[in-house]
Amino acid sequence: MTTLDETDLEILRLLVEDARRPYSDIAERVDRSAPTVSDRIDRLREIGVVRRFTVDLDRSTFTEGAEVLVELELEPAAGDRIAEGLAAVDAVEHVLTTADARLFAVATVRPERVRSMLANAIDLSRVESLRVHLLEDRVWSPHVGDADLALECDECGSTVTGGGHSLELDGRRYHFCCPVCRSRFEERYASLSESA
Amino acid sequence: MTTLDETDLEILRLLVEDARRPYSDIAERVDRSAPTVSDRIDRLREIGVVRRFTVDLDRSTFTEGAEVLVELELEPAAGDRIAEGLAAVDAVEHVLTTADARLFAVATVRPERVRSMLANAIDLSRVESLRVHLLEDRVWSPHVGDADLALECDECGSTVTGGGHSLELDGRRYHFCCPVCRSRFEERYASLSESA
DNA sequence: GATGAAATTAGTTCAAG
DNA sequence: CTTGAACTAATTTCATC
Repeated sequence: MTTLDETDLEILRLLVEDARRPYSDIAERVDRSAPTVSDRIDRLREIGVVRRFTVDLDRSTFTEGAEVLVELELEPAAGDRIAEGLAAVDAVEHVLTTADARLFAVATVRPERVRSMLANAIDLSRVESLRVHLLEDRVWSPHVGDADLALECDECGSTVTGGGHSLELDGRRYHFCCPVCRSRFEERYASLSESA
Repeated sequence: MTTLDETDLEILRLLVEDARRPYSDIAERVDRSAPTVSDRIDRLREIGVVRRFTVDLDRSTFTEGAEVLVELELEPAAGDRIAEGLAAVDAVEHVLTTADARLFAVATVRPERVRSMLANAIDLSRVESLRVHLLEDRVWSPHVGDADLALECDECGSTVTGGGHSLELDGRRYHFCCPVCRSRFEERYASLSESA
């Protein structure tokens, strides 16, 4: 896991919101120059944090058919091939596979065509159960975790307010809601390191 | 539903793939000038086909926690409020609600924090069942339907190759794999209209 | 790493078909 | 609905800190 500084996170947040925002605008908001923003974005692409610049489309405005969520229970061994088969289908936008051998696919398709779409894309004999949910609403709200705002205490889990109590151990920063939690965590960490 | 021409669809495809591609580059590929591409993209934004320009992030490179799919079965009346509550949570990226009163949310969170995250975001008393799936893989493959390439016959469902056999009835165009399917469809349509 | 100034490249406006 | 030419704006390079 890469550790990004607050400037990188803010750049990501601004790009998620509007990837066409001029670098000069981003630069102003993060209090750096435009070339710096350009360099950092290049770096974020190189290390794979930014997969690509893209557009979020509302398919319902130009595609026939309804959005459906297809839920498959698979033979444990079949997962990867089936996921690939589905991802290649034009109507399928998302494919999720779970550790418990299920697969969820979001597709835009006429409901009466779901079966034939599946039959063409994958080997249905390796599917143990199939459910199709009609989607009513779909929200994509990409957030970038804000290290200073929506943080949970690493000791007790409650929300950390203010910027107060943190601790760096072995190159990773931990955050706490109060000094009590911080010292408890510190003690546990010390005895853990000792026994290792 | 808006009808987009083949040029619009190709522009969308190119933008989905790389939204930073210069307009001159897009212009060349769709055989139009850069100002035309600019105008069309503006129009696509205005009519809501393009929701926004954004970046696709690989959160696993910089976020702690695993990706999970939370599946809730809701009291039928509770859907919207609960979806809103979840979408507002920083760790939650997607929220899907289904016609059968289920809700699916994709989140990046430490698995032992899922319960507390849900308890903070929503009223759990309105949730009838809760399942958490650990996600193994997640693929986003945004396609833009190609009207000429990946079309299914409106009579028999098989793939339509070539541009041959189509029919316009009451303002909507239907596509067929062969003239036989076209005339069968035409007959059924005629008798259907008659009885209505 | 970061910067300002210069050079390059991209995007938009506009008059016209 | 489209275009080429002119104009405006954004991005990258580079010398320097």
